Amino acid sequence: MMPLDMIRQETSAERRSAITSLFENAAEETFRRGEPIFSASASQSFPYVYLVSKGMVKLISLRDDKFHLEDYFQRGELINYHAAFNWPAKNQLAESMAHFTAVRRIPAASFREAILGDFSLFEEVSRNLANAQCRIQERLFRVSSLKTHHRIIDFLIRHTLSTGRRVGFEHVVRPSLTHQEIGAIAGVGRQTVTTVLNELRREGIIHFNRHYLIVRDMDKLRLKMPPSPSNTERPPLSR
DNA sequence: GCATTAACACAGA
DNA sequence: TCTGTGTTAATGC
Repeated sequence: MMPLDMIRQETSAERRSAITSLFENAAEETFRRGEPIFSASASQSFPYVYLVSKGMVKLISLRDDKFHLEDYFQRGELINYHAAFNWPAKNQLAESMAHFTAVRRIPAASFREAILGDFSLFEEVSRNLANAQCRIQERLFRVSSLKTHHRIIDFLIRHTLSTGRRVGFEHVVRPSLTHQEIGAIAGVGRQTVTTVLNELRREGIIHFNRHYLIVRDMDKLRLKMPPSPSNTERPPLSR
């Protein structure tokens, strides 16, 4: 799995470069948790491509009268890039997952024009998209191969390492996601998330409230995962 | 036995 | 009052 890690490193190193420059003239729009950012089908006539600059965005779809989390995005990631190539819009809704989420957007046609005229930008966008695809594949693999408790812990480790702030020996994730959202990402029920997090809290491995989550002992948290090369020995990707 | 879901209670903003 | 969390019981696989 080394190539994935290499992609990840290169992408994070390039976050300040071509893609960021492309969006820097667009105004930053901010959203609170739960606020809709765009609807892919509604904006089909004049679509935009979005770049997440702060917080988290989820892409959800309605199937069988239930909302499903299709994917979620963090700083430096592109959303709705399909629109630049006239792909038919799915019935998806993008919504802010964090207390303060910020995005910039540019018309899909301008995005297309820019990447077709700049090879280094094209290369960076391709890497960004390859990264998104790897992330979805890995999430799918985890849903099919890990038990529910392990999926929650696996997500917790990845999410903490990618968005947490290290304070001494601890990691602080702030603002914390709701149990509902962790469940949607890990593919488990809300109550199961509550149960697992409470177990970890009783063991002193984590601490949490509505506003933040602290991983007190990352090593102990890692030991909670089954001893498989696919999830513990490999350093996790950023999410 | 494991996991999900509904239902209800409670706390805090 | 609303949202998020804690808990239990019922249900399905």
